[in-house]
Amino acid sequence: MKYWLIKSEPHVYGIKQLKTEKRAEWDGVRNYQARNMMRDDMKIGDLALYYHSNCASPGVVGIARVASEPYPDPTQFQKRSKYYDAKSKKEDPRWILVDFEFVAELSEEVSLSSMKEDPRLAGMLCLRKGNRLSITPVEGKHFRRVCKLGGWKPS
DNA sequence: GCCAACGTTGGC
DNA sequence: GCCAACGTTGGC
Repeated sequence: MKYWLIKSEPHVYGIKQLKTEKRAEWDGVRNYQARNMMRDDMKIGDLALYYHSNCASPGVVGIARVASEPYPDPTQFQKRSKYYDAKSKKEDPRWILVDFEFVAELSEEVSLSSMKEDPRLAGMLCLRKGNRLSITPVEGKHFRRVCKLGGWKPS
């Protein structure tokens, strides 16, 4: 099983919304590296750290699980969507996504600043300066450490 | 294939 | 709002 970190802006789609809706199409990813990870590397059951970005207190706030095989992102064909891509063809979709389902909300948010300070999280891809990838792979030891800091135990 | 210009991300 | 870092585009 692999581990991931997925970023979302809380005012666009926050952990509360995933908790309410239980499951979400991870649409709007328009970066080839991130797409390739969803298309090629994610497996149903993989766990992900749910990270709030671009907000007052960025950090990991929950846990989500890969819940589907990869399939074309429907928003790329929707003219009114801000994710519409006129160059993508139905017979050869450019953008691929997976579904995520809600697993848990951390009892304690693990802030970006606290992650940077933790020597046990040194080397995490998402902590690298200038990293803008909305999806990154996470090592098992780092995943378990963040869960522990967040007060969550896998059942 | 190079690279300047431009757009986006995301912390601060 | 600023700006560093990075990705994409398009002229050549």
